[in-house]
Amino acid sequence: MSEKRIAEVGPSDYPAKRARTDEDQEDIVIDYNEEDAIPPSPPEEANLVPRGATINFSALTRKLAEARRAKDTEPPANLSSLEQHRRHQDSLVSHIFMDQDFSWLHLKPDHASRPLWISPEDGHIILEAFSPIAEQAQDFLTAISEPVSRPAFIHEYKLTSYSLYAAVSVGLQTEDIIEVRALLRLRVRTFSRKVPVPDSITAFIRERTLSYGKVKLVLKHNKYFVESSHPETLQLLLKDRVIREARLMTVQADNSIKAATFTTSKAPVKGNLVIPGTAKEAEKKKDDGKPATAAPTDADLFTSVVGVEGGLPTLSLSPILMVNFLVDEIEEDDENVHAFEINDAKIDDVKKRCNELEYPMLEEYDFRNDTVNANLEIDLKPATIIRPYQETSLSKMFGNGRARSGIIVLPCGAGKTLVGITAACTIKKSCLVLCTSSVSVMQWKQQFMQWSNVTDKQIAVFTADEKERFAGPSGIVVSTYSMVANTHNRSHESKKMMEFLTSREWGFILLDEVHVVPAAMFRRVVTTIKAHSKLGLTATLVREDDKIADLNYMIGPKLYEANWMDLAAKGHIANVQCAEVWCPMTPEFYRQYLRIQNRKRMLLYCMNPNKFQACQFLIKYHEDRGDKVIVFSDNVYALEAYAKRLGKLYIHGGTGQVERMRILSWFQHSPQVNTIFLSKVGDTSIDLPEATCLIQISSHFGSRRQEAQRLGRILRAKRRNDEGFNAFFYSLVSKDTQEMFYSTKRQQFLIDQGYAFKVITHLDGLDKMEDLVYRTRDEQIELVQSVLLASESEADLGSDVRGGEGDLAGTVTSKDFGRVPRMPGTQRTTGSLQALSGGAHMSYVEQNKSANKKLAREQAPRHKLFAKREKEKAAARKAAR
DNA sequence: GAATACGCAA
DNA sequence: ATAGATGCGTATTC
Repeated sequence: MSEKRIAEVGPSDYPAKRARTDEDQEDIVIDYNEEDAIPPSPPEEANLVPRGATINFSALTRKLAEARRAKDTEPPANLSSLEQHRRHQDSLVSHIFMDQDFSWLHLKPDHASRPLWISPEDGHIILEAFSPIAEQAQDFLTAISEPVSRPAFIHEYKLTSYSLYAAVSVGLQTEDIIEVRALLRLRVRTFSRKVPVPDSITAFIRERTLSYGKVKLVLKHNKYFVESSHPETLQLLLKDRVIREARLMTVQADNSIKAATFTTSKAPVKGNLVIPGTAKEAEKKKDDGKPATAAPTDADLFTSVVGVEGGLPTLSLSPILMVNFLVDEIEEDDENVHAFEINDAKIDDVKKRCNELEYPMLEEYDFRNDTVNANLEIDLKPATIIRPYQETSLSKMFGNGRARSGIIVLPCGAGKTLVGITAACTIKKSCLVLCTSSVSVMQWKQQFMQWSNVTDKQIAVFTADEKERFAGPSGIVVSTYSMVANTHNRSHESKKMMEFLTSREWGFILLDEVHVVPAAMFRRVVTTIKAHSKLGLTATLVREDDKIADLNYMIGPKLYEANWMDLAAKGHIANVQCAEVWCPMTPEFYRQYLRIQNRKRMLLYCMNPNKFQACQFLIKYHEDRGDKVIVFSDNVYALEAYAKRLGKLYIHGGTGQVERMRILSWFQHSPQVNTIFLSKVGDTSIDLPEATCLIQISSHFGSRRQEAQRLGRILRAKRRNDEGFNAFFYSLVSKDTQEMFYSTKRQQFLIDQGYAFKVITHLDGLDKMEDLVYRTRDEQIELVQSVLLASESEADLGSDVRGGEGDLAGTVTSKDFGRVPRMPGTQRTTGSLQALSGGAHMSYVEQNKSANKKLAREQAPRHKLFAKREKEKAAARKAAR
């Protein structure tokens, strides 16, 4: 249909690129099989065939921008808003392909076994997840690239500097990555043999990995060394001022020539390492029946290219791990390492600087050859068997027989704790565990006792009210971040404990919930505690600020990230149905919403009677099904109001520890208590395996992490393995308010993980429900009054410094008008695959702007009390000035 | 000495 | 930029 279009776009765009890629065509052979059926396309057109077949993301963004510009001229159609945004979405989607419509080209005959599409321009890789070999491909892709979005059928990955850094630190070498990529490329769909698959990607990998993995940071005898097997690299680093100044010149007893420059020693030799908890017998069996002689299947192809047939160590884990072993053996055969010492106070700066110089330091701990630090007698209990993905993540960490520092990302409920414990049992040295709350401190200790054979004496707790110390030369300490990071306000006991912690050398430091801790706090922890290896654990490696990149150099690269959908499919976590329920605002509430100031609006859309009813209906519905329901509300006022009105128990920050426990145990054991309301307290570390349904009535702006964390509350549902079991996750959203915007933003993480949100605009049977709350208009008006009153006094309580404008009470100023269309103008669309799959039905465009204005113009009668308040406030402000 | 309340930090 | 929650330490109460 758009041949003409291609003819327009093609010539200006393509020839230059093509010339380049033809030249660059070098060592890697591609199977442009002669027998491939060549599409009988017109010759001129054939020259114009652009690049590989990829979705043009820049085209999408451009179209989005255009659509945004055009939106003002769009006539406010009188379709339902759902129908409208669907149409809008459709028009966007079809535009993506406008520039590059390859539908007239023929696919290769074997295209079904070629599940990958690679964009040569920006390093995006698209994987067809329904392909039979997708799982193998995924292993490689997650190792070398960053998963961007993994909805049901199509996955999107991206090659980035960081992902390559991670790949290198997991033991892959430049050539391996390129080779693997070459293999992948064999499977890339190409449309004609004339299409050159460009090598920009290869060049990118070369360039980026050249320097990666060459420098290591090691701790020896309580001193930090920058180590490398390439002395010239160290020389290069020392040219940098920051690094030079951090260097410590040590007086060498040995006055050989080498000692005058760098310390040199023999690189350690790798032996056999077996991670505890893995099914060893099964592995051996697997080794006997090597697949080498079998007919090459698709899966074998992946392993064969990296040469698995050479006799490998006893571990047979994922193909990636085998690569690691092989690579390390070749690499380390005959090399010496060189090192210089650096000031331990400056390691953070040095690390950062190295990162900037594109020489990121790897941190590895050769714990089996560490004779200085005492061993810790710890092992997993014999009955403990770890799950395959836990094994995989650990194999990334211990792939070369040493402990690499880095981050492991597993969804909540997938057994992060066990991964941490197994790691500790592998290293068998003194270990420090840091968590965010004192509750999880206790949980960690309890889990250690449950899964491993540590004794109570070996594991110590260090919090505000318990300051234990382990007996003997080695042990485990569990503490909180604030306990370790706080510098001032220390009690005597804490000071002594801190001395104990800082004076010794730790083999292993475990950082729980690594994403929530502020960067500054980490810095302090990392610099005050001397640890050989660090492992960060998290479920959601996203933050709304830009601090996530800092973790990369402070802890290490991301070693492994699980795919939530995979785990759900295999029954490790529950299947979840996600839905967003659109609740229209009642006229009274909407009028107030438009009138009132920005920050007080929240209460109005939380307390929307329609939402109230939806909530009541859903609770009833799920209780009748036998579900246990958790309702989340960030807003404590709304939480209380809902819970009281619906006659349910609730917990918030102010709820005492004792009462909390009582409510939670009721919820778990009593058939009378099937619903509880939780505030932010429930976001983390409250563990309720009974819960199977989750309703969200108000939430924190656009926090993707919170959304994911909340979903995590129901992922460990006990009943998850029942046939056809589903957990439910509802987000109640007041229509045509800011909430719509935030809600989409929040869902992004889950959508990227492959969850599809359904939009529910009508709850069937709600009207017929008995004793429905706030059914009459009078009740609703009463509610709106009390909400307004509450929002006033609430705002009064907090430090309201938003003053400055001396508006008269009851007037609606132009400023207020200006605010109204701003938020609704937002469009819920993203410039990526997410828009095409998971989030396709999520786009939201507010259409009734003129209606908004009209409503806002109407002055609502103000309560006398408010007028008085306002006057008082104005007076107070004047006085302050 | 345990439970509780308050201030402060990040 | 916002609100809510947490943790630590100290002071107070029974």
